[in-house]
Amino acid sequence: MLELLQDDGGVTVSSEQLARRGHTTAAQVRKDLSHFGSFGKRGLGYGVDELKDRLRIILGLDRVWRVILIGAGRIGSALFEYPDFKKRGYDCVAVVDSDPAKIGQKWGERVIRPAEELESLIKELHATLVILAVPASAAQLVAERSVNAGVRGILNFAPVQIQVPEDIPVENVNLVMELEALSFQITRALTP
Amino acid sequence: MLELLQDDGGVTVSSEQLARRGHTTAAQVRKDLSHFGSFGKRGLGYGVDELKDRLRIILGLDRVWRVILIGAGRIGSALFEYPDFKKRGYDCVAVVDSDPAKIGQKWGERVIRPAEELESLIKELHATLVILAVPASAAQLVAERSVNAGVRGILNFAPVQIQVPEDIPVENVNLVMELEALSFQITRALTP
DNA sequence: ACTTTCTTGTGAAGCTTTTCACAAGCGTCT
DNA sequence: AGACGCTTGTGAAAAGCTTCACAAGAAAGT
Repeated sequence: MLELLQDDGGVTVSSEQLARRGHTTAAQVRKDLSHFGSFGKRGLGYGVDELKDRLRIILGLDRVWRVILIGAGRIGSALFEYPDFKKRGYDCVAVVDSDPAKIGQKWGERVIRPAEELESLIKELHATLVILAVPASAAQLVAERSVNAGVRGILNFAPVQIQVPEDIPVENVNLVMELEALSFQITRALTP
Repeated sequence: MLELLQDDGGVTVSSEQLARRGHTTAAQVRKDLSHFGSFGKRGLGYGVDELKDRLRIILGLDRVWRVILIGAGRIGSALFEYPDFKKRGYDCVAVVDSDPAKIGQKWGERVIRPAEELESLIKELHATLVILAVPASAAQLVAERSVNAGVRGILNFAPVQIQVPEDIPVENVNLVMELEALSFQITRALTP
């Protein structure tokens, strides 16, 4: 949002404006930001540039995060080509897959590596994050191997809850479940 | 989870078991289910088959939902090929795109239709949901057109908050934001 | 038939999040 | 310099969510 405001030449923005764009309330915006400090100017609002820079630091986006993509299927390919990815400071340093037909293929500058090399790649390339784009049946094992090799966070596209030590954050993206959430809300509105 | 339990031959399951698999607590599972009724048997747990069927009805999954995919890019393609999709009762009845080079291409049994036909396709095919897999700049307009043509829910992959009437549910999937959530949690753990 | 062992469903307590409401601060205009 | 219009930051109140803890019910063994 702040980047869009920058492009539009906005210099300051109020909590009210941010709330309207973000589907929330002004008080919520102010309270949330206040947890991390005091970024605004009374009577004026927040400086767009300043707020963006400060949030980047809070979110840990002031460095490049090295990511390994596990699974070179459809979802993996969509992610790999996603342009915002690199732009936002995520560098996909390797792609691995277990399918011999895929190993050795070139994706941009990267060559798909065999799944056995996962641990050594994580260590050698100092990868901090992995993206799990593998079938549900393989997810738990691959997650464990990644954590044991030193990965610090997991973005999981497999439709299972993976079990890892609790100091390793996991974010889940489950496409079918998102659709089911819509189905539920529509159904509920029809039968109150 | 219940389907996995079925495959493993499980007949009943306790709130405690569900909680462990789902990263939550037994009390939470029971309280959540109790909002919709009383499905379990004291001393025994929940019948796997029965609970699954009841949840399917609550979630509105006891019918086929007709979906139109808007945007035939990488993400659209990954979604279209996603096998669980149809299996879970979501039928992709049309694919549209605005790129003349893509229009007319065949994806499985579907032919990519021009974006101008969006409204007529929604009406003729009685689509209830749309999946928005278009660039951020196009998302708002396409969302409005879809809602005006009668769509009841939106799954939005564009990295913007779209504004639609509040009785139309929107679920957002933002891949970069998921990675940023991981970055934040890792950063926060390092600097307490 | 009675006891034991489980596990649900649920008020009540405890905790967290959101909203309210307003003093304090900043810039502008007269 | 003083009054005015805005908007932040924040205690306090309200609302919402999670956990606790236990009565009540169901099966299995004695």
